[in-house]
Amino acid sequence: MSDGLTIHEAAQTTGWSPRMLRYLERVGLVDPPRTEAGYRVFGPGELQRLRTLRELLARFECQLSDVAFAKRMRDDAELRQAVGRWLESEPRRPEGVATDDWLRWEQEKHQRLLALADAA
Amino acid sequence: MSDGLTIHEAAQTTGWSPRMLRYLERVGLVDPPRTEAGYRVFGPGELQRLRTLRELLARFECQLSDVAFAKRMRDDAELRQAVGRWLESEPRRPEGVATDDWLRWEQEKHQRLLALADAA
DNA sequence: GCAACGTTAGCACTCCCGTGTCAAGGTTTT
DNA sequence: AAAACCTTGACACGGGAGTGCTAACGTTGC
Repeated sequence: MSDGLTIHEAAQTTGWSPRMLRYLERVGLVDPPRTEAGYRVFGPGELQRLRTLRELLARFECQLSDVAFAKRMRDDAELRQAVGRWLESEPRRPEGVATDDWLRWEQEKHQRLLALADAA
Repeated sequence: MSDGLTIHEAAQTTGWSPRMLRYLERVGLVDPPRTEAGYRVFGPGELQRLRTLRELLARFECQLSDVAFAKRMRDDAELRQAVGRWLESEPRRPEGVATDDWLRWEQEKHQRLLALADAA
């Protein structure tokens, strides 16, 4: 069947179940091409991506919905900006904070925002 | 009681229930200061923030956990980078894509990543 | 000092996510 | 043509998120 694994084979080598591979497609995290007959075909790239995703979730103890949301943010500028603005709207620092600490905080704001982009 | 609203008053003017205001604190999305006796005090900033949060969730149909995750990403560089790398690892473009389209895609990658930072 | 409000802790309910499994039907292989 | 795959769709279940309510106890205002 040309090159690329079938869903059970892909499940085998990635550690996901076939069921989950379909689910991951459903929530938009992967999108394997299909054969004429509609069979999913998992290429090497997709396989690597699937393994990496497992590591990601395990290492940072997060959910599929979290990664899906990160993707939404990457693709939707309006959403990204709205969330970013909200996160930066934290009100009055703790009482004990000295003014120059506050200034440093303000100065680092831009830095923190830029940091959102430092993915490879 | 100095300046700032009590939890029921805050609930009134923000549209959240008192229960949810406590819950929002629990998941780290707000952090109202306390009186000596331990009563939460909601200042104008916190109130605005709470209203904005409702709008955000409604407008983009997302969950508290999504916003919480965005915050985690903002604060944890390692997480942010790992997610970013994964999102950029999408394998083979659709078959029909011409080479110069692919090139444009690659060139826009940096742009897309930078875009993550354009919040206010 | 009592009424009205705050605190935390806990029970309980609904809804959705992640997951398995099975059914009915099409495809590929031998 | 039968065996061994694939597809979608549905029922089902455990666990966690989001939410209300009550209990037990401390604080504030009149």
